[in-house]
Amino acid sequence: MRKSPAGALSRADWIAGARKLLIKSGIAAVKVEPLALRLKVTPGSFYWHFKGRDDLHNALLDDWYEANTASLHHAVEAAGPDPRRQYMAFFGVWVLEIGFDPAYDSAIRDWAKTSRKVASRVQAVDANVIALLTGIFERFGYQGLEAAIRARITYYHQIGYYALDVKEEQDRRLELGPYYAEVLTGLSWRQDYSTTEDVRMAMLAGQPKTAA
Amino acid sequence: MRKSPAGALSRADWIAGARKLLIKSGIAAVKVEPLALRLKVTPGSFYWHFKGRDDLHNALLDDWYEANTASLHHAVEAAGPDPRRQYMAFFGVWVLEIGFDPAYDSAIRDWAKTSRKVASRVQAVDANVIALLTGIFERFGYQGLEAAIRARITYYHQIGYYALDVKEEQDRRLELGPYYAEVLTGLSWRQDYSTTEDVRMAMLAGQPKTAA
DNA sequence: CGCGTTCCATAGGGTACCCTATGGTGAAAT
DNA sequence: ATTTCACCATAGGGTACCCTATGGAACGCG
Repeated sequence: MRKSPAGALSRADWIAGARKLLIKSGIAAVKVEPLALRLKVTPGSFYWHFKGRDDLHNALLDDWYEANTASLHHAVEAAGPDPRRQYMAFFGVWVLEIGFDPAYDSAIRDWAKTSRKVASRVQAVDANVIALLTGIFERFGYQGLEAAIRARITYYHQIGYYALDVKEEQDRRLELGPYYAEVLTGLSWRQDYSTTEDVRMAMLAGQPKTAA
Repeated sequence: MRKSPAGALSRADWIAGARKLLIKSGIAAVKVEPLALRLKVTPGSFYWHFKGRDDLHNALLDDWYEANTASLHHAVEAAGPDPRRQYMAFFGVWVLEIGFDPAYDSAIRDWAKTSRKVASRVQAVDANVIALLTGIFERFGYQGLEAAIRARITYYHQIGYYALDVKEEQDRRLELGPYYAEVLTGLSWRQDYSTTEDVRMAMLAGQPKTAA
């Protein structure tokens, strides 16, 4: 295992460049010649790191899976058994964007529309997250279908929010947080979380230590 | 104004073909040579109907705007002043897919991610529909921010539902309708709409006459 | 130093696509 | 019947991209 030459590109560098291209212009724009141009090397170099375009696409999908799916599970685990803390930790990942890139997520979902393989991969992740949410609502006291419905509204709502590419300040989202929470959980939140700082602290409290 | 030769393609035929391609494979796949191949003519023909690829893309956007945005407004208007009827009419368009194609809508939104022009067009439509929903929730008795929040959850949730490309039978959606309605409106629905047929009738009741 | 490994450059064949130019065909108008 | 118009075919130049083949520079190792 020799060391790489200084200033040399790694496979990860190519994937990072591909991710930027994917987010900005969609999977169809993730092409090797434009990508090589961005990285200031020639296309010939690409084929040392990857077998071909498909190989890069697969690597991208793995990268997304690692980067964007673990955050939600970790946050909920770190929040302890209280569903209020779990709920806040969950939304903290989305709102504070800790280890989670909405644009990346959204771009992958667009890609899934034109690729069976990507679609099944994404659907598995979705089912997983909805199950996680359903558990939280069950701990709030909702049973069976009602917990599932609330989980789905919560999840679909957030995916739609990203799909519409809503531009909102983080403070505004923190401010609206308790309003959303009251509708989604059917419980009272606005008294306990009356300032944006209350909300932010509650979201951060549920995050794993690394984010502190 | 001479008549077209029999069996000849019109501009609308090209747009219809482009729509199918867009839905199936995204805007990047709406190319003139593959499209001509599908329509069993040569690319030369395309350039009689359109100035170029951009011209076709603009025509596509206009087509979506006409086809997919009017339905919601019409349904609510036809439902009369009762917010319950309005709500049901609104969901009727989405669930029964009357004059509304979710896949088309979703594909346009994907396109909006890579095009400023399309994005601003879509955002205007979204703001419009959210305003329509906010009015319904205000007539339910919610005021100011709370009506707006409920409208947004309702709308984002549905967009997310389409973005995730959830596969569900229409009967299942009708069955779940009252459950969603209770969370979204904070009111009781399940007693009045206990069967899928109750829901379907309520949704159809709000549709303009042409759908009956 | 000489050698192998790693990464990149150069060169080029093949394909897909955009668009133009020009000519052809059938139906409608005169 | 001839002309005119609407629509399409043919041919081809130009560009972007995919991928292969091969050589070369930098670096670590014996």
